[in-house]
Amino acid sequence: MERTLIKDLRSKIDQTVKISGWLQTLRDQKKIQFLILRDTTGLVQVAHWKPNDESLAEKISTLGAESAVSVIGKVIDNPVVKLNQLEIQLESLVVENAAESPLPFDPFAETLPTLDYRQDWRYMDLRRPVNYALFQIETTVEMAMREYWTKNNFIEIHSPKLTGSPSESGAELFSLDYFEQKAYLAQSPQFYKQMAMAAGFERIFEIGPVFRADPSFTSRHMTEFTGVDMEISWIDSHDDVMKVEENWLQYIYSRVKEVHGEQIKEHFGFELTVPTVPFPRIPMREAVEILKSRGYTLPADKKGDIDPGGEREIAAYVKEKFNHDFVFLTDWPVSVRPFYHMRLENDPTLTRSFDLIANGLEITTGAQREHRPDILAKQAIEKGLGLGPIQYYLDFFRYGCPPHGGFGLGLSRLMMVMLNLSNIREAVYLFRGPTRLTP
RNA sequence: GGGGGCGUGGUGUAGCGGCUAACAUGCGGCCCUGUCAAGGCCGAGAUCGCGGGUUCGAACCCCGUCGCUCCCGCCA
Repeated sequence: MERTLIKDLRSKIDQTVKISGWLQTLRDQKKIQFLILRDTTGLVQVAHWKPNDESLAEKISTLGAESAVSVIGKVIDNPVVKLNQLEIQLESLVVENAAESPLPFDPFAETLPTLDYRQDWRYMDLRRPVNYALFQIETTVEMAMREYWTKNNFIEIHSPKLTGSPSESGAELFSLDYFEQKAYLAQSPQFYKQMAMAAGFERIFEIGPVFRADPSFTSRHMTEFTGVDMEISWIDSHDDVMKVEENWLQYIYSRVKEVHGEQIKEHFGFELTVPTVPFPRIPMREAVEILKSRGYTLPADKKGDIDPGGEREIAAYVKEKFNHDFVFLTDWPVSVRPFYHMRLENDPTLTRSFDLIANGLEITTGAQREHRPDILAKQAIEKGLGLGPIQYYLDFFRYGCPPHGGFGLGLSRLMMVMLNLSNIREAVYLFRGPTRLTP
């Protein structure tokens, strides 16, 4: 018999159906058993009058919570039942996979175990409907990203994650044995997406894994995460990149609200706001002044940079002044940006760069890139880099590379911000950190 | 790498110098013709992360250690 989803039962009153799912609760009384079954679409009560089939009743009595079962029975409209006034009268039951008892933890208990323990048993944790909803939403987010890009003539690339030389600083790279030599896991597709500009692809994106060997112990860092990268050609400044990003994000938010607005209210408890464009833009110099005027003291060694507390303070300012959740911080000092960021013409101490802060969290870094090879090489040397290992990269700009720029965004950080989660471990399928390699 | 916090039955917590360690939930058993966050009764389950010290006495105070967590640094 074909399986019926629980959400579709209302249309099958008085018919015999098969449903498959997990036994969420068993209320075993003297004469009657009530089984609450869950599939990804909802919950339903199954009733079994024990004298009808004593051996079946016995089998059900031994079932542990969260067992995977299939049930055949008649759908009854029953106003007495609180759960959707619907009930299935049990005819037969197949135990597809019995759950051992006790469970490592009950995903439906009022209080949940600590995040670390839930990660040990992540597949149980993921059975919580809020998590199913989260990954449905993430699927829509990625679909909306691609919809926007393909409508706007972007090409999708997949750059290698095994690389032969450190691309930027080198300190944050994982290294591994690669036959007779050393290889590294890519810490960003930066150079390869710029190569696509030299290849004449004009507009590209990539969604793929990124590795960072930073021993970071925070609620927003991972050693492996999904990077969302984009790069476009023939731009005049970093403002062109910001324009694309804000329109793209607005599109993503509006699609998510369209498809999941109700779900977000139900599971996350708030109404999703689609951001207006343009997003506020604040040059870093001005941002530092704003912080000063609000009495926020930056650490002394910051020289034009802003610490996470400062970013949250700026976000609060933007929320008050513009009622906006997003803000571009622009024109960062050369000292805190990589060598390939293009500098401002009228002030060579600043770069054509930006960060996007969303609800106080940094989710993006972007810039116009320096595409003139002589200046690029000079800037690399200034930053203390040896030209040897990056010669292949410098070569990209020798034979007609258009002016270009782009940004990188952390997918899980976006999910964190969008769904108001306090820890990135809640926003990712499986977390990888300095002390977490399993499951 | 630096700093703060926490570590008590399976899970979540209370206890913070005199405990035979409490509560909730879960688990096992019995009872209950219809429950629905089911209910009632009974029961099992913790040498209070580990090591050392102070004390007549330590889950509780001190030191060390390990683990987790958050913040800073770094970033997405």
